[in-house]
Amino acid sequence: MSTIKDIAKAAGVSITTVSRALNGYSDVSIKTKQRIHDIAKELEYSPNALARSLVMKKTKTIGLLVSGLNRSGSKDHIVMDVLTGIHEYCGEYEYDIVLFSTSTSRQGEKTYTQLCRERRVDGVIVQGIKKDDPYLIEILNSDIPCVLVDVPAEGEKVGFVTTDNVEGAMKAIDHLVSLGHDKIAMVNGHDQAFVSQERLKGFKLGLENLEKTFHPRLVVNGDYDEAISEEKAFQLLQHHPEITAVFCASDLMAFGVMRAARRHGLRVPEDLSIVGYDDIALASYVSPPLTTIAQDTFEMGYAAARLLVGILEETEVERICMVDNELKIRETTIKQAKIKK
Amino acid sequence: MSTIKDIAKAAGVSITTVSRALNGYSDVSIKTKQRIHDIAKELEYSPNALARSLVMKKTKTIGLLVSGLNRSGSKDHIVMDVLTGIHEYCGEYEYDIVLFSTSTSRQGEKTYTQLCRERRVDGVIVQGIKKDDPYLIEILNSDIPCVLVDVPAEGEKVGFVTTDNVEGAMKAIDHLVSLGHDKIAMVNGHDQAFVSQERLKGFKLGLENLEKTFHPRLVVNGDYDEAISEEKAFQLLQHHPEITAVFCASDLMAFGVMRAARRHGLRVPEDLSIVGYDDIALASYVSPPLTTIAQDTFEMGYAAARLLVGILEETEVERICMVDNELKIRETTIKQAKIKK
DNA sequence: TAGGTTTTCCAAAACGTTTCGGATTTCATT
DNA sequence: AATGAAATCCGAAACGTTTTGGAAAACCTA
Repeated sequence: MSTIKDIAKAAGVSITTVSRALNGYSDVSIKTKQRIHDIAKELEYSPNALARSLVMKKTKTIGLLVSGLNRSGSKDHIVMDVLTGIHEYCGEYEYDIVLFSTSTSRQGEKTYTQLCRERRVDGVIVQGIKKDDPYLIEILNSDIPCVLVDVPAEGEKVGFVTTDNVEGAMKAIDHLVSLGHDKIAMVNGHDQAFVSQERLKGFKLGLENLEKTFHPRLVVNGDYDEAISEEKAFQLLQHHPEITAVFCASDLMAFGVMRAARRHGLRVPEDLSIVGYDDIALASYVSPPLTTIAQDTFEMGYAAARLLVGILEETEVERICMVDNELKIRETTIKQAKIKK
Repeated sequence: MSTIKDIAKAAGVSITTVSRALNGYSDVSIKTKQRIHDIAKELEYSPNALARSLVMKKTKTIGLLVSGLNRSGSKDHIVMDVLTGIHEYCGEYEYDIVLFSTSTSRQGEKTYTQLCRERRVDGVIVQGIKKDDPYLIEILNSDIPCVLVDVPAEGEKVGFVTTDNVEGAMKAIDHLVSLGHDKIAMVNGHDQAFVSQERLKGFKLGLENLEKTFHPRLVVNGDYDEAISEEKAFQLLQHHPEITAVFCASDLMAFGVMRAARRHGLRVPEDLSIVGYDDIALASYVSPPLTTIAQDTFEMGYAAARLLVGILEETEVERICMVDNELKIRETTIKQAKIKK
């Protein structure tokens, strides 16, 4: 593999000149610049990013830390979409992405900070981490610039991107109430997720705004798991037959609720309206297709990358980025006609 | 950020000794080795992978080149699963992954080889590339070790991992024929995919083995697209009402066929049996749940990484890796009872 | 032509490691 | 006490860049 030195020798100039020529500095004559470029092409030269990074103390690399990447895999493609968004931005701005994960069984048991520092990533994007993950503290304590997705944290060099989950939940509640629903339950995720809290807040606020009363009894946690949600919803429906609609903090959990309803002999949406959250691909394929709050996950990734690069290059002062969400009305919600029970 | 030099100074030894102590060489006494380790911890030292790679001429990094990562996104999670598998293996063997893509709109218009050479990745895993992609030639011509998924190519430093698509297709046909189906159509992908050819081969072979005749007329290409498949299948069913079953080269296309059947007023599976390929998450959620050939995509990724690392470290001589597939019988296939038409 | 500017170039240091070849010390053996 | 072997250490070069601070050459201007 040819180096800058080879070019220098071939062109009969110094290493410095080659470097400056290749990097487009103005203090080298057009003639030699051209000659150097020609020779570089001839020699199939590609610059060694390692050497460059070593002296520049910048790698043009960002780390992507996604929590819990493992075989069991997710039925949703949220992680993938966010990644795609990040990748898109990075492609445009010449950053590279290196993948980390908290779940790897590295024998070395390296900490997150070590991982990042060894590879000398310029910054990190963190996705899918829970509020109580020990890594999170480490991340925030380290001086590595970072942006979190869906975890609120601000600082000199840290920001986050999220959607307005309060508003999202309120959109769902507005929709249900406008259809005449009154006894609305909620299947939330778990307390370790920021978005859960926000969605619950929106649920509460939405009810209160419309002068409905909020019943804590009608809220259960499904842990973002389909099976658990099914069970929890099954019990909930058993104890509270007055429920006519349920708002779920994720689509997957909504599927669980649909199953539970079916076990109770309830038809969706005639007997029970359901709205999910996320709008994963599955949502529009199941039957009936799921009404849900759609998040632009690609955009979230794109925005996260933009924010991080902004922090790195000190062109951005804002530390929070909100991306839109949208209510997608499909077929699991319908006008509440007859009074139940 | 502290360096090996700082440690040397603090410990009163040479740089060499620190390096060798930290790397566990035997020519440094236990006592100083211990002291050096203590100081390293104290100083929160992390080795600079850039510097190390520069001198060692190895980065312990593999590039992941996935074709067509973009917003439109895939409804399947195959890419993600493969990535997860790769990531799992790399986590175990201390390799890092850097993400490339052929679809990025880099203004620099760097070629694939340049990308890899600049970052000095040790090898590359390529996924989702079509047979006629210009990148493919470049990849194979370059001297960068690489393993392809689902594209056959062998060489000194190149291998591939795939499933037995001929066998997979045959399993599908066996299943359909054993249910009494006779007039079986196929919706294939496109000619630029290796797997399409193989699945077609299996389709043909499966029929011939069971002494059924193969009708080229009953094969159409759906381009791995749901809408296109729907259209093609619609026409096919129109011209050939004798068809009682269709084998699809992907689940997504199978969904298209299901839609087409519905438009013709055909019930699935009573009037038309359908089998897909891939077993994406959607497959078990649609109704009726799709019978399909399942591929262990996680394992494919894992195997790809293992193969590549094997090539890199010269511990592996095999250049092909086959992973299993499996027929998942669900509810879109049923015994062919009455004679149609 | 003398002085000053501008253009074009370069030597050397720096980035943080690994490794080669040898030097020094310690220890056991006779 | 002398010898040889083993254990422990180190200096310096190398990896391929960027950058600093000038030097040399070319060009103007009066």
